[in-house]
Amino acid sequence: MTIRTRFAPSPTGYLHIGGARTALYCWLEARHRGGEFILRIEDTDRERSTEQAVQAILDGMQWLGLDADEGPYYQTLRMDRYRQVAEDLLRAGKAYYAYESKDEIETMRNAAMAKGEKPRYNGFYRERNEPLRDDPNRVIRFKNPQGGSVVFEDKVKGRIEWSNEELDDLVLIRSDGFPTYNFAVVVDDVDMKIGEVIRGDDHVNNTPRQINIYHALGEPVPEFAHLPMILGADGQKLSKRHGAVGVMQYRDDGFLPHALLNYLVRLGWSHGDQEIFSRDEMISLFDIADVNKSASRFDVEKLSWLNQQYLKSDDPLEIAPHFEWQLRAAGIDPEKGPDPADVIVALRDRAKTLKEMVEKARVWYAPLEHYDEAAVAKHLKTPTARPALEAVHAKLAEIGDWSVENVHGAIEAAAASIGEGMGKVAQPLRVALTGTQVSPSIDHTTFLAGRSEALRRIEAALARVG
RNA sequence: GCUCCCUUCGUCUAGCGGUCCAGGACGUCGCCCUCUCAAGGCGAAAACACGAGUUCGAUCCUCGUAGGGAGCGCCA
Repeated sequence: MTIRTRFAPSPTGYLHIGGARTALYCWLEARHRGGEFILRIEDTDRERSTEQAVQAILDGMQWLGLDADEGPYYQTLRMDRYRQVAEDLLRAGKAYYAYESKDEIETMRNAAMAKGEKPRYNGFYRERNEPLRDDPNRVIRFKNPQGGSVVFEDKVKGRIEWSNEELDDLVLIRSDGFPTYNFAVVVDDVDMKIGEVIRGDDHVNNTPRQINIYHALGEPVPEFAHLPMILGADGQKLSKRHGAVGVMQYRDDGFLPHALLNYLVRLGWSHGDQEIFSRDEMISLFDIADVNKSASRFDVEKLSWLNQQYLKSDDPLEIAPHFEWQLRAAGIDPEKGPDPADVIVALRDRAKTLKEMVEKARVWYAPLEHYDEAAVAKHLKTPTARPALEAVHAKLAEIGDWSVENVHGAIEAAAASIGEGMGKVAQPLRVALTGTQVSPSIDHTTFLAGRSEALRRIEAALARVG
């Protein structure tokens, strides 16, 4: 039987970093083992679930390329099924109706707490066999085993043992007829034949009670793998205050989806000393059993480094669409300047994100209006500036085929013609073309400006030469 | 309060009893390269939370302590 994993987010917000990694691991595990990956939306909380959040999650998954083989399934569409299973349990004597109000439960808990005990439901209606009655407080509770313990072998945490003494009779169906989370997951995972449950480790505590439900249902218990948390750079729980937490925010900030994936896969998992993983390598090398047990912090610096690695190694033609998208987002028309692929080649050693790249690319997409004073003073108000610029102007004008190589040759020739080194020509030229002292190599900088614009800017600079 | 989980350089991690006076990567610092800035190359500083055991020998096994986290809902 092929293994089936699932990612089951509740649509109460966008797909955040932690969720994205969980989804990635579920997806990788399925792909690695030749199984299936299922997407399920856990939307039983009608208060907090929204349509937009569902869409945000779907968008995030798509951007990351985590394609599901089935789904999305929606829990709200399966209400009848949950009720049916709960009734089966009732008939089998494995569940019962209880009628306490929320207030009563609350006082029960507080009382236990006061005695230094764990706050739990006392099982008042468990063995009463009272005739069924209508009551707004009526819920269905699970008859949790009273002795012994639940033991399971977590694929990342190892063996975990839980005494049934710690567990109370949890609510299966709420008074409003909706299933509770712990019940719905089990029913879903059983129905969807999930063989391996991979989720955040905030769920370890729920696992023993879920296992008891599997037993009551007479269904095989799946394997479990609980992933450690991802914390913010400050070691605190990830929150909105940490800035970009929605996965799509990383796209907006100029990261490549594959860079994020690569960063995420290494956060809590590793394969020797390897840092860079292609999609296929991830799939073939990933093993859920190699996942770490402890929480890790999210480090944008390393993400940025990885992003640049991909910016440098990917085919510029593949990056181009992402870059153009970013240009437009910044209000720049890609048509009004050099070929994006050429710009990428010139800038990828100098930018960690596409967003940075766009900022640095601005000079070639808009007329040059501003000159940096210090740059002008240092490189234009010099005795060699005029001869240097005049020489370059002449050589550039003579070029037949406007290419980076020919531009490079022209600049070298210009330097030679006035008996100076590259520096004496490159810097004034750089200021003339960009208004600043910093830009990519001078041949690329010139090439990207285009011949007519380059000549025009040199002429403008000549007017400022001291 | 109770239960469960976690603990190697600042960060991500390798390590599965001797190969470790602990390896790699990001970041930091220095040098080289150089038309600027980068990128790249080379190098440096930087960690086994603490305390008991077990063992001929512990980063690795056991138990405590400390610190951190999660859960204890008719939320997921």
